[in-house]
Amino acid sequence: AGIATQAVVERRLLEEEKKSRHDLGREGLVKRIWEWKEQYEQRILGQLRQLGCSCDWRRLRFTLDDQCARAVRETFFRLFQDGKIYRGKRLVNWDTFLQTAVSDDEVFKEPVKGHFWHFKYPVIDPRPGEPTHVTIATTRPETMLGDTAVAVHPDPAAALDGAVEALSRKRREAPAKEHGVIDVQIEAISGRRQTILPQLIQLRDMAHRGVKLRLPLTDREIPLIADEWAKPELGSGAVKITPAHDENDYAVGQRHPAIGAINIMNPDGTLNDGVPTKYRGLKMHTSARAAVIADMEAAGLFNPETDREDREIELPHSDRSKTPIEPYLADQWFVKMGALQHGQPKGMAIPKGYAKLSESPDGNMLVETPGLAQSAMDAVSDGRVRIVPERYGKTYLDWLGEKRDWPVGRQLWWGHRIPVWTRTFQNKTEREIVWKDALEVARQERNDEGNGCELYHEWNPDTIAGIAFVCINEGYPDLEAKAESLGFVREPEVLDTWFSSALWPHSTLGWPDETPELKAFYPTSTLVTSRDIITLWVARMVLAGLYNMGEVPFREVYIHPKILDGYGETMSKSKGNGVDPLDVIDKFGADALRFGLAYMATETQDVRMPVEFECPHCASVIPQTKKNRTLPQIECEKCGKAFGTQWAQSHGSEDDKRLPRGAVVSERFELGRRFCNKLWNASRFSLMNLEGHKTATGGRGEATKTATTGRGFMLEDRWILSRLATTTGQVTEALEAFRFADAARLLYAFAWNDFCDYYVEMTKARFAIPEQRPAAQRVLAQVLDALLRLLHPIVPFLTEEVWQLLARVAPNRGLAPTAIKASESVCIAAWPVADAAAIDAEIEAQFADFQAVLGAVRELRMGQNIPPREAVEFCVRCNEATAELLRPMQPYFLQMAKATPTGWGPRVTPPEVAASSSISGGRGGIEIYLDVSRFIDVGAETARLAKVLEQLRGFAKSMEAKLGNESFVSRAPAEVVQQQRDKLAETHGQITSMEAALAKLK
RNA sequence: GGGCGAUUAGCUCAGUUGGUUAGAGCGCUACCCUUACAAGGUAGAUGUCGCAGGUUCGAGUCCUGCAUCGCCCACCA
Repeated sequence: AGIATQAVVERRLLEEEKKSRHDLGREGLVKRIWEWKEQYEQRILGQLRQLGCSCDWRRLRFTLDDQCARAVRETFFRLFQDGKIYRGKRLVNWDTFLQTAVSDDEVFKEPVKGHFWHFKYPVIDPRPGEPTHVTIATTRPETMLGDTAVAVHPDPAAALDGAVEALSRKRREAPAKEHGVIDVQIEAISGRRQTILPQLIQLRDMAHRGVKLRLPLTDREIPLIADEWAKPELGSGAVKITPAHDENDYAVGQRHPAIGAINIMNPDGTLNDGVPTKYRGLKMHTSARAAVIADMEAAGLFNPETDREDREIELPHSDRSKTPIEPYLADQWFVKMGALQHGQPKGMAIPKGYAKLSESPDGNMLVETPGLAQSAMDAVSDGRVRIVPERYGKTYLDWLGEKRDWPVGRQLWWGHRIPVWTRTFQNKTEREIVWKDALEVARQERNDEGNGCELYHEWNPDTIAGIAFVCINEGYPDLEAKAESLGFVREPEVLDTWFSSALWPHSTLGWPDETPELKAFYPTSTLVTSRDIITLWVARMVLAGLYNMGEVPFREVYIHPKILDGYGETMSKSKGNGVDPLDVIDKFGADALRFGLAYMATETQDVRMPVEFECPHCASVIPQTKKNRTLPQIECEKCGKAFGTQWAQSHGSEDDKRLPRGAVVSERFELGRRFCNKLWNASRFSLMNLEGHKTATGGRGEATKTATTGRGFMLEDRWILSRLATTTGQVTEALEAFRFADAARLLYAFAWNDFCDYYVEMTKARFAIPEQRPAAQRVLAQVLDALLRLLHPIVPFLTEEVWQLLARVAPNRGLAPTAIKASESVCIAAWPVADAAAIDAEIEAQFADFQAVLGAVRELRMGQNIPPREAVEFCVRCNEATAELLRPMQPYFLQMAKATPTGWGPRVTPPEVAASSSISGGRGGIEIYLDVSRFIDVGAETARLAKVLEQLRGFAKSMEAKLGNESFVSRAPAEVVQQQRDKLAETHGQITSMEAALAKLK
């Protein structure tokens, strides 16, 4: 509902119907915007649904619907009553053609040929030896009529030195060919120490003395002031200050409030009553400029021969009307962010949160209300609202700490119209009439609660000209009618979008009514948002929530990373580098998109995502570059046909828009797609093999005792259950801490590397053995069940589908002794709880030994180039305990490495012709000997062993060096030293056996 | 101008309180269509952890400076 919305609709209106908003009128335009909004709302909601966002769609709200509008008006009214809303002045970008303020976003700068004009301003009563004139330079001569000061630098010598230093620095970094140009600049500035510095120092001293100048063409005297904005290295070193018509001058005015500001422009760009009569009505940069120049020349203060330079000027233009922008001091509504002081009558209780500042002898008090900004700062400082990652708390606090008042009015038609009616008066008599009428409006209020109407007026103490305000709350149409009948006019402006957005957490729940929803859901738990609106939205929600509800709107704020394009730049429509999620969903699926995003959502970093265009004709992909992303059409390198781009949809011609559009895709989502595919296949396998699944009858001990009979739980069962329990705990922890990437990575590793690569693989052998089948089925169903639940928040569609299928073959889940009927849908299934009893470090270590032996066998096979289909034999030398554990794993070696173990234990005899490997683990090392008598490639094995030995020796050497270092041994913690010693001993053992194997080969 | 972040394999990124010779995915190489999955499996190659100092027995990790890139803010939504 922002400024962009109106701008888009206006642009389309102009393009398609050649109409401006004035042709339609306020109501007509707002109606059009509503239509546009309905259309895009459907599109956005469609995107959310396709993404699988699990929202309570019955509670859909829009910040401009009636319920939110009521909350907005109530809030504005309360703030107005509290004196927290006031009218002030603010410098805006004024479009004199459209007669509206435009945002900075809608301003573009264009170089225009212009001039630098040097004017002389006479000094009033200079002392002997002091200059009689000050020369100023300007590109906008007509603004001199609004000058309120002339500034010189407070320390011109230092400023000159600084400028020289900055240039020297630039010279050092610049390529040699630019040195000449920079040298000239340095020389020019250095030269100024002799030429104008003495005079600048003189002027500075005059400024400190309070010397005034006569502003030519007017009867005004303006002060000479010292301010750092005046750059001694530029122009004459003195600069005219026009606070009402220049941004930088406005800032100077803020630093020197005494100089004031004079607005010399009417909204249509003509000069107003603030200038001498003869200039009134002239156009700022045309007729007024010519008149000022002519008169300055006539006054002898400007010589067109010598005082005019040609110069290229970066002139700001309005993006909408393409006419030059005038900085303009406009009336503006503000919300007070700082503390406010009130008088408080004697005897009245001081409201909570107010501070008593003083008390007069008669007992009346001066109290201070806490400022809105401070209240929101406190909520974060004391932890009522926690921002994650923590560092963003600084952004929030720094911004609020400035306590800058919030300008809430916008020169738009689309939004919540400010509920204030005004009427101006010119003198004391009129003021009395107007105020009497205002009171008349207030009297219309039928109840006495005073929550329907609030009055206020302000005037210039000299002229008694001013304005009266009547603020009317929602639900008092009779007051509105009365106000209008008495000549009060409603403010045309609407409120800043963020004003209504700030109320979101409570306005959507029915506030100001005390609805059951409000009671149930406020404060909410977590806000998830982007860091660029921490100040604009998050801070405002907190302060609005505290103000209206007396309670923070949410407990936690999670700031997510941003997806950037391949160049690390923010995506935007104008850059043409955006990605439509629907493109990604089409090609990769919503689950892959979600998993990919979760996987990328790390805490510290934004995500760089290079994208490609997919040719709609031949499906070949073309990398997106800065060049081709803003072309109206792209020619496919492969098939030669042209296709359209997303950018062309808003910037291209009608022909361009009709071209088939190339989808924007990114291989970053391949990971998610592969993962989902893997999961789907693993699920299919499980479902195929769960026929006859029964929940356990084996009793409580089953899960914690390893069976040797083959009927109960085997090592791998206990291992996968242990891994599942560990993973469940870690994933839960990661999600609770908003570490989504960790959660995704943990689940990826568990599902792929543990579940698919090992557990599922091992069940194949067991399903072939009838007595082993039930236990394997139980564990398989159990692990799949838990995995689906763990993955569901990230991969909702696939998990739900599998869940439904799983319910058919295994309606009841769980291990002994309790089996539970599965929930109807995985999205309402309970979150898995990590079964602490299942976590078994011993089992995991033993299983790691199995994996290491299996890996060694596979590696030896590869080293000898043994064809995968060939069966081989091997034996393992290890201690008896390890042998005991590994022996039952025999079938898996056959299945997973096509290798049959022939012996286990400390006394095995290696085969005559062997390829061997020594691995750590199994408490004392494990040696694997692969019988390669039929395949022996002595050269390959020798080379492999030599390489392994080289690595081991290098490793041993570095450890020996470390242990030989006296200070390491004496200063490092004992366990670290011991760890090194143990490792070294083990490495020496490995070296010995590898050396023996190598010797045997020769 | 102010604030924040990043810099690790060809690419995109992990790397928890400092402690074995730094990891993943993609890409690359070799072999394999093994009955869930070739969108797969097994094995392999690939790094002056941006640069320069410092603290420490020990630094990708902590400190300082520099460089490069990016984001936010600068009375804009």
